Amino acid sequence: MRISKPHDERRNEILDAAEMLFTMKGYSKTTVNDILKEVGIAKGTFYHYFQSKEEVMDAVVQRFIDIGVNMAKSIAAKPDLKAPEKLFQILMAQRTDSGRKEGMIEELHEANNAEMHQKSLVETIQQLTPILTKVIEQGITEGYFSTPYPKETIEMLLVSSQFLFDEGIFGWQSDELLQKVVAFVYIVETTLGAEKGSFHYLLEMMKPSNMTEDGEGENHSL
Amino acid sequence: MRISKPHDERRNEILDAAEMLFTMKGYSKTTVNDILKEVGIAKGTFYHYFQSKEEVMDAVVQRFIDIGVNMAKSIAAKPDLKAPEKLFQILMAQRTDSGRKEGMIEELHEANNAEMHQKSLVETIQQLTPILTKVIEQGITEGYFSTPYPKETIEMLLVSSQFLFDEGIFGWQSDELLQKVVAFVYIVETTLGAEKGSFHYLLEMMKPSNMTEDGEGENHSL
DNA sequence: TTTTATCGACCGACCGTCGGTCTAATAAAA
DNA sequence: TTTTATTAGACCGACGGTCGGTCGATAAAA
Repeated sequence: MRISKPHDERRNEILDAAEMLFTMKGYSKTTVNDILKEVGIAKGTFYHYFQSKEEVMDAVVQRFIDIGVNMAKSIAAKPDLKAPEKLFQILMAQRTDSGRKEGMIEELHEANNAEMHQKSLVETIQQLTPILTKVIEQGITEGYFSTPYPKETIEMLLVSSQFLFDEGIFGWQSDELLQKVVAFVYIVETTLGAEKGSFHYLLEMMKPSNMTEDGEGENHSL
Repeated sequence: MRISKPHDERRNEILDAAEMLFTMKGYSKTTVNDILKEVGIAKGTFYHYFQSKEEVMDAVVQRFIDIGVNMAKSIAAKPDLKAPEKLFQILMAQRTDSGRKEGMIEELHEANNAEMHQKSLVETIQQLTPILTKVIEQGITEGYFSTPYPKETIEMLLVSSQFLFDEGIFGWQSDELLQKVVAFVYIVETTLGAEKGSFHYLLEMMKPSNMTEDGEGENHSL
């Protein structure tokens, strides 16, 4: 039986299915037929909405990132917030939007996702960097931070965190990972010229679910 | 006519052709038939030497990296060298081994290389990090450097440099790139706790060929 | 009201190309 | 000669993508 739906609804169905499959099986191991079967449509329908499999990946990544970017924009625009607090809220916002993702990764190691991961990283850098740079510059004016290269520092921190802490790329052990997070916090403070301990909240934030036994955190000393 | 060659020679021919094609067209856009045509062999021959296309990529990456790693090892083992000088020589060694690569990229933008790039990055990190960590620790003992997290700092610097300075991932402009290199040098000095200006040689080293008009460099003040 | 024209969502058989397999033929080693 | 390592290319199933066409809804024309 033929089922007809509004354009955007169908399009989002395809995007939903693709996102799930790409995340679970990896982009290259997901076939177009997999997506068709999941949505319950035919080949022609798929190519009525997208010109290629890769275009679907672009759309998935874009949709995924837009959420965090929009939250970042609105937080950065708040007039009465100090820079460190803005930074904290923006980083937290990025973390939460991947909540839906976590449920997927739990099962399988996400291998063979280099293509999607790179695309996601590049898009994140390009969209988030200008926003965060403004915040850092505000923080410098306010006296919280100190660096001659706010933009480049942010870029480097984003690249490092996204890559070093991605599950599945390197096979870090739990204790290694904890050490890396501690070191990362130190490096953030050093490169931004911030006060020692001012980014302690990152420790709590970046801990994966399997290492949150002692949760003494809570207060992030802005 | 049938041509028979020693095992290693044939194998290296395949690797050479694959490396060139992967670098020029990207891994996924290079077909096995492309490689066959380039080397002048048949399918069966190819699969006699390698079990899969991906195994060829692994071998290409491995061979590519081994050169730099071996040089790094021998440099790091020199007993009478100060840490900063070791670091300088090791980094230079990494740079030169990609000399053969430069001639290739000139023509086309290397897109679609996410898979190979990630594999190369991961391998580089895992093999170079322990060597460089030792060097940094030596430098700390000698009083040149100062950081509580030498290993993690090195990892972060490697990830950042390989990603941010790779041509084709981000489409940086010449002036942007120069600014990034300057910023990177500053960040290296800051995170390693080294004296300002002690990594000035990186500036000369990382300049792509198209921005080397004023070459006053030469002396790297170790 | 009935008819007809138009639109776009939808379908699935079909195509060329891909990575990979298989068996036979040949060259070199024993 | 017999054996083993190497080469060859026809062949296969699966893949991403194309194509000609079907169906249902809407609305203007009869």
